[in-house]
Amino acid sequence: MESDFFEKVYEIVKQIPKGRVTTYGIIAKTIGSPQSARMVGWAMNASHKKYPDLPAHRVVNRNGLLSGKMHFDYPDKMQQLLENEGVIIKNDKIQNFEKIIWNPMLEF
DNA sequence: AATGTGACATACC
DNA sequence: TGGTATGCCACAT
Repeated sequence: MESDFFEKVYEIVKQIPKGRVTTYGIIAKTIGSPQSARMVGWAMNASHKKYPDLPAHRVVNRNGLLSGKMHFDYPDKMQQLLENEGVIIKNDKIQNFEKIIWNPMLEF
């Protein structure tokens, strides 16, 4: 068990439904530290090593922008994965973002 | 041990 | 209306 923080982040990210997305801020908030959105991003950075299957592509910044796409195998990987799930993306930004955004607290 | 960094967010100028 | 500054906390060096 690494830091509980990471564990929680991963747990939430893993449960993001297909075709849905969420934000770093929401995850941070769900964990209990609304101001720690950066930690979520940090967890993502480490995730691709420890949890390759983690759908990090479903996590975007508050603007619905694919801020972390450059951290994938190749920049367009993130967008392709999302589009493959039915998410519309234009200019690296998620369309209908507010409609497909997934709030973990709604499920719990 | 201390300092720096980061796939963010919010507030302020 | 947009850039700058600061907070946040774990991890890397």
